[in-house]
Amino acid sequence: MEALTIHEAAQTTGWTPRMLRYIERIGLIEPARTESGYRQYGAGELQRLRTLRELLAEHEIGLGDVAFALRLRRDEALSGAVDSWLEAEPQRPEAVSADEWLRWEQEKHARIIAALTTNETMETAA
Amino acid sequence: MEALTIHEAAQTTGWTPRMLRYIERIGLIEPARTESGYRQYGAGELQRLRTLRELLAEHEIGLGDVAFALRLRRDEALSGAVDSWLEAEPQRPEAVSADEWLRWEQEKHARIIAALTTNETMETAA
DNA sequence: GTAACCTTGACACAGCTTTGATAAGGTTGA
DNA sequence: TCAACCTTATCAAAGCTGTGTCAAGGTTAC
Repeated sequence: MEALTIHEAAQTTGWTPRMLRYIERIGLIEPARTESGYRQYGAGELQRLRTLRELLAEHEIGLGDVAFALRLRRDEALSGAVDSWLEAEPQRPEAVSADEWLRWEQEKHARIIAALTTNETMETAA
Repeated sequence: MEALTIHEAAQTTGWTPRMLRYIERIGLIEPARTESGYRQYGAGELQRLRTLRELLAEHEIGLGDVAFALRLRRDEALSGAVDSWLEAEPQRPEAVSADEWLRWEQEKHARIIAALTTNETMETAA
């Protein structure tokens, strides 16, 4: 059974061997090893390495972000805690109609503009 | 009215005014403003600032991580892309049937040559 | 009317992340 | 055997994060 070595995998995916080791270290792609410890990249891993590049480029995110998303997915307590913190967005009329949301956004903008253009335009906006 | 200024909010939550502005800048907590632009921290925001501290401490994550989780939650395309990347289990050589693997082996050399001579990414006939 | 706040913006700095380079040593295959 | 790989570990540099501090100017409250 053969697979690509780290150098070959790097060449076919556009990463460097250094980065392949880094990607493994942060838990994103962990190739199998030979008995003597050589990394073996199979077809699936090569595909994932390529799509990983696209993912980063298309959404302007970093490897660390993907690693955090992985951690979120694996650590149920963490994702629950983060989710419940994010859930509690204050002051915002959540779960309301779209036009109410829009009105809220407009008022927020008005507040900011009022702040920027030196007052007396709006009164409390409530 | 029971809205605190940034200094007061900092004191009751354990953050510094500087950090409150930073937390706002990365989109985590955006307090209302007075007409003249002063930040107003209400009871809900104070609570969120306190629980934010706990969240970071208990799970050893950073503000940037929470900001990314927020971005994931707001950007449906991003979270879909990240999720589907994470979803794809790496199909190792072991998981590929024998004749598929043989075909893979036969094409291996051509793949490497192609990757070296053109910068195009090859599509794998998955 | 002035002290004590607030605003944004900028400079700065430690520490972490990302990436490369290099070293010392093991494995492979012609 | 020997070239050309591979491994881990370490040093290094560029860039980003988190945080302090200060400046220039507007607002509030006594």
